[in-house]
Amino acid sequence: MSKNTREQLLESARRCFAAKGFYGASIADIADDLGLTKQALLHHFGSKEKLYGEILKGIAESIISDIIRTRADVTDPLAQLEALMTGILERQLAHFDEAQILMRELLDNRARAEQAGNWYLKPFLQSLVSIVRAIPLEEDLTEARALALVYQFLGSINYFVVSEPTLTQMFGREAHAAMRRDYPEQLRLLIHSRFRRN
Amino acid sequence: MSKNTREQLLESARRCFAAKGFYGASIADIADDLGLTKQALLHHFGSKEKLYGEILKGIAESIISDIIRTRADVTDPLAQLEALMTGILERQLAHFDEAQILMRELLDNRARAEQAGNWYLKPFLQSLVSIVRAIPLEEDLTEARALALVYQFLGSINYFVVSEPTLTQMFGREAHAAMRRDYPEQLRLLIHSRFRRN
DNA sequence: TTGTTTGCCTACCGAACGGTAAGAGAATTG
DNA sequence: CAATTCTCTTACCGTTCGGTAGGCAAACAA
Repeated sequence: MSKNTREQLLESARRCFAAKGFYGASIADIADDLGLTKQALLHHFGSKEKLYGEILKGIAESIISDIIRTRADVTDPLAQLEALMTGILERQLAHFDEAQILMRELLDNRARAEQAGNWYLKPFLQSLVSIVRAIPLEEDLTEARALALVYQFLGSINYFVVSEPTLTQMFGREAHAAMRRDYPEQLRLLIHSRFRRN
Repeated sequence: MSKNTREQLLESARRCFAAKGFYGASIADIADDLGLTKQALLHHFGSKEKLYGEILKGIAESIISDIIRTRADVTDPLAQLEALMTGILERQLAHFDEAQILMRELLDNRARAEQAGNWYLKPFLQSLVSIVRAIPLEEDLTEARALALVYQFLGSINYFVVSEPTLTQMFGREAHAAMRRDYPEQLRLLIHSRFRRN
């Protein structure tokens, strides 16, 4: 069953979806990237939606397993949040294609994904929300306010990541390095400034 | 020359581009929103790209005039940055369609825009970068690091804004209210935690 | 009144999209 | 060796896209 071709197709797909988004990348583009025809791709995955779903599912499951591991290792919710966010940052820098796919999904594709039964990111968001809400404060955060904060943290990381091609082109690899150098501390400050116990 | 129809078309276009993005919204969608045919739209604007460019140009110019005004009113660079960022936040909440268009543009469409001669957002980003670099620090920030910070601030605001339909659907208008209530203070903390004089 | 411009229409075009049908060729299996 | 399965092909389909051509009615100008 040529596991190899399938895996290579997934890799090409990740690259194309990351660069051009779900609508911008055609299945012909993706197959072409491997020197195949789009029909070969459809033979392996059935449809564009299923191919994309498989990629997204892989990303989501991998992140969620990170979350589960962190929640087992660290008990304090504030420390959990900090560990998860810096972990996500590192992950985004290490797997750039996946990072772009993930962020586009959060921003753009939710409607499409949901109607196709592909909204794999919901558990991921909900985990983060429940961690935020577990942080002891004078007043309990509503779910909406907690999710707003989660989006702020994610945005603080990911807006740069998704836009990084812009920055890389403007200033070369220095921009990437700057992020790696400056962001962990920034992120820590952002989280703690919100949740500092009074 | 029916200035009215043109303006109404621009409004429909803003709504559609905001909801579905440049590629997702067809000119037929937009014209349909006003009960016209796509040929009527093309008669007024020549091409989809020109229509989109006109919208984007309007947004960019409006923001840049905000920046110029703020730089004239406020002298301290740190105060300028804070004023601009909270101003952008208010603006994004007040003009939701424009907010989504702006953010998609920063994230997604730069390649297309640049090749079409439509990269209207560059002056906007460069203004913010120069303000950040004007803030006195022990070590001068490189342009790349300054831009990374600008993206972080924008991301912190806008990631939520663009995702707000998701949140609104999940929790109703409370999510929007939460942002208006929590974010200005958050943003101030984020900026000052980075630039606090030692 | 007559000629021109404006605003919008119907009809159409070529290209690209996701997806289907049917079969060739190689590998696998009895 | 014969039968089957797997992988990938060429050929095609219906739809939708942005854009063009040409015309028609109303408003305006002389």
